[in-house]
Amino acid sequence: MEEFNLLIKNIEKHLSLNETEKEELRQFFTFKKLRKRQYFLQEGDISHYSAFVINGCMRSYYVDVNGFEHILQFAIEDWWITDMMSFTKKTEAKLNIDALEDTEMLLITREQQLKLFEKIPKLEKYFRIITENGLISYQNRLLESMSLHAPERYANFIKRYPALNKRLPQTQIAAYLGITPVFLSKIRNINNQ
Amino acid sequence: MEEFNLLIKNIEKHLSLNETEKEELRQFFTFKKLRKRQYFLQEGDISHYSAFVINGCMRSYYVDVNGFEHILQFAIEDWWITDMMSFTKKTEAKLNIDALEDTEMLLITREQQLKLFEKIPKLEKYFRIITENGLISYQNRLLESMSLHAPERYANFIKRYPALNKRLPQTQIAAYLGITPVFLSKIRNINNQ
DNA sequence: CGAAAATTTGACATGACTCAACTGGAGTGG
DNA sequence: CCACTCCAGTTGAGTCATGTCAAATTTTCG
Repeated sequence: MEEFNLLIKNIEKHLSLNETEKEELRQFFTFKKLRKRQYFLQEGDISHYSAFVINGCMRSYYVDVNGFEHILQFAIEDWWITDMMSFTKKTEAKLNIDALEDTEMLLITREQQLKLFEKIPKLEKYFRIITENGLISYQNRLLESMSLHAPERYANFIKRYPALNKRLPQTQIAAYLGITPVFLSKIRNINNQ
Repeated sequence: MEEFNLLIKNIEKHLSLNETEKEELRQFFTFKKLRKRQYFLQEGDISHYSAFVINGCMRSYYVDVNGFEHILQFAIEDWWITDMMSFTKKTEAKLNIDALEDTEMLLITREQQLKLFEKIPKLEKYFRIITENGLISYQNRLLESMSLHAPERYANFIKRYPALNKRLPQTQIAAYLGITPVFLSKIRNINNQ
């Protein structure tokens, strides 16, 4: 399975696995495809799965009382995505997750994940590390949202994720940056003059 | 040691420890006191320690190019605090951490933490869980900062942390909410009419 | 008690939003 | 292949949330 190798490579950025472990690991995951626009998780449901994206693009977002969408995360190939709150605590999700492109991914349930930690303890390390990294990146975003104006946040976004910038419609980028699409359009045009 | 019991109790919210493990655990920590206003970490240094607060109050914050402080976290008794980025990756800290009150805490270095995970593997679970919870709370703050106006964010803060609201000067709360102290003062006075 | 810091208050400035009209592709059906 | 619709993006005018600055007042603390 090609798909599976991407996950292995991702794990091996942080620790090494022998062939037996790789084989065991595989049993814990299932494969799934989503069409563009298809939901992976809807607000109010329980997020049973955490997803590792093989190709395509997903997003997690919150819909506020006025119906506006605020994007927490994009996930392209080689990224994890879930509603962490709902996944770890089995509470009703406040987030929606859907596909912005046709997407293939590997899924694991929380129960399987916890079993996996018992069977191959070093994978607890792997998930601890990616959780640490996730925490760090939310900290950075929070700091940026407090200390920078929208044009600077947009500039940082382009620099940090040039691929996403080309791949995503502006509306989605605006919802990630915490501004309106109209305002993002103005920022871009001022930049171009 | 009284101090140590608070940490044990915190850990036992998530898993159970036998007496031997408690005794071993103790060896990994050191005790430290800070006076009010004293730095625990300064921007540019490496955050060698993660701190568990026994009593008192600390804050981690970023100073932007214009010299304004933006608070990422308060930590009162029973909370952990560090610059996660610097602590895990040994990079120069972008954050400052200091004491808002006289504070007592237990410290652990990253090296000791990793050794601890090997010696008592279930503590890796403990730190994974508190990291998961930290990630969730930063996600929530980011969403609130994108979807709510300052008066609503302040109302949520009071509801969520009534103790902090009484204990902290307004300037600090403003720097946490991402607004100016002047504007927070106006919010409070409109609320009181 | 006195100096320094925190908070309040008001006038004004500005970054970002709203709304509405317009433009220009990207599907879709005939 | 054209006509039509439908989004995404653009542009401009007006508005609103929050910031800036400065002066007055209160609180803190040596």
